[in-house]
Amino acid sequence: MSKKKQDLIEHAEQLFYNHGFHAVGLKRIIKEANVALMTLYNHFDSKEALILDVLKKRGEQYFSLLKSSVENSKSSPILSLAEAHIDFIRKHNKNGCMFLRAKEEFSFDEDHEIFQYVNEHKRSLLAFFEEIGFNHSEALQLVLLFEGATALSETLTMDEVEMTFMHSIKSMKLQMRVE
Amino acid sequence: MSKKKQDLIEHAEQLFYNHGFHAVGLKRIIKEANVALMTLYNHFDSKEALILDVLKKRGEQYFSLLKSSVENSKSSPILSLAEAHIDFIRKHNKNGCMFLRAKEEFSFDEDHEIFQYVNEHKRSLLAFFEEIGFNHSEALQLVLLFEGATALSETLTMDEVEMTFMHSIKSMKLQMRVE
DNA sequence: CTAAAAATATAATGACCGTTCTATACATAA
DNA sequence: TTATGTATAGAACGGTCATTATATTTTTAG
Repeated sequence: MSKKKQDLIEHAEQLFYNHGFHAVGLKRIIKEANVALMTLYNHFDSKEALILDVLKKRGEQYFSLLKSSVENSKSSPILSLAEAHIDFIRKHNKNGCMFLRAKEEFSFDEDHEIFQYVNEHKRSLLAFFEEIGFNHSEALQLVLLFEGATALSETLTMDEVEMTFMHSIKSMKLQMRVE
Repeated sequence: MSKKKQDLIEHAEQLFYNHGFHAVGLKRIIKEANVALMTLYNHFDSKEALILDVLKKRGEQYFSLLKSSVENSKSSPILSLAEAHIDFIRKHNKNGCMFLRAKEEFSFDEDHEIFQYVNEHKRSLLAFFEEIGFNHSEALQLVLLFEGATALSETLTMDEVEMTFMHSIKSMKLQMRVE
């Protein structure tokens, strides 16, 4: 991937996440990324295509974080997953779930690529929890706690979030053991 | 309150919630509310003042729903609260927490009235749980579950959300009994 | 060195944005 | 009826938006 293209995606991700998709103009993105406008249009068909690429890159990063955390897990996988999720929130500054926010801002059209990608991303998270051994009910509970922690981080300190999240995770009654 | 003003607030609430604050223009709001543009500016100083009034009205409705649910509670207050929250989500179409969304779209300025109101609203929810008898840790857990349910409703069916949410609520170990 | 590819700056396009101005119509109450 | 406040339509304002066009420069590869 071109360095310019990567710069665009990374700066766009920060701007979109911090201010919203409709609120950030292309001019601001190319300015912060030090790239000409025509270079952006050379790499992306449209603003929405850029948004989609930003989300896909972020989605891949999130899942690779979860996967590596469970692979390198020394103690229980569920605690490693929870810590990985908290780490992800800590790294990105308390502005909620970017995927849900994208879905919300583009919910006028349910056939929209962005709308569909977010649904797919969320379905993948649920499926991932089931793949590594949790039953359906447990996976749903986990997703609820993960989403809750992300939302909570928008109004509370990360220490409060981590404490509450971990406490909730530990108090889950798990029917099956992983591995 | 003037009927026109009320129409504006109600239609603005729906449009903002369904499409986002930056995505919805004043023209669209006055069209759906059947109101002239100058009438809007007669009742609200600016678009952001309208947004603030929309949030305040919604916030009051939410809290009055929670309060009446716990007052008229026949069984346990926590289950009544949970059901009231689910009812609120059901009534508003699966687009997440409007307060968090407002904070996200106006997070460029932490001194912004909208930003501050949302913080206040969320602090009030936590305080409310403590006022009716839950300790701090329990109140935090409740908020996490409430936020989780709201977020979950954006990608799952309400039946799945209700089942998972209620299951999580019931499995909470409560240190103290209310009343 | 040269040819192809990528990135640049600038400007035009047409549409929409929030806000303000002007001037007219309608309502209610004294 | 007259006066006052409210609602109306329509246009203008300056600005930003995403996108496209044109033309020039820089970088890369053979």
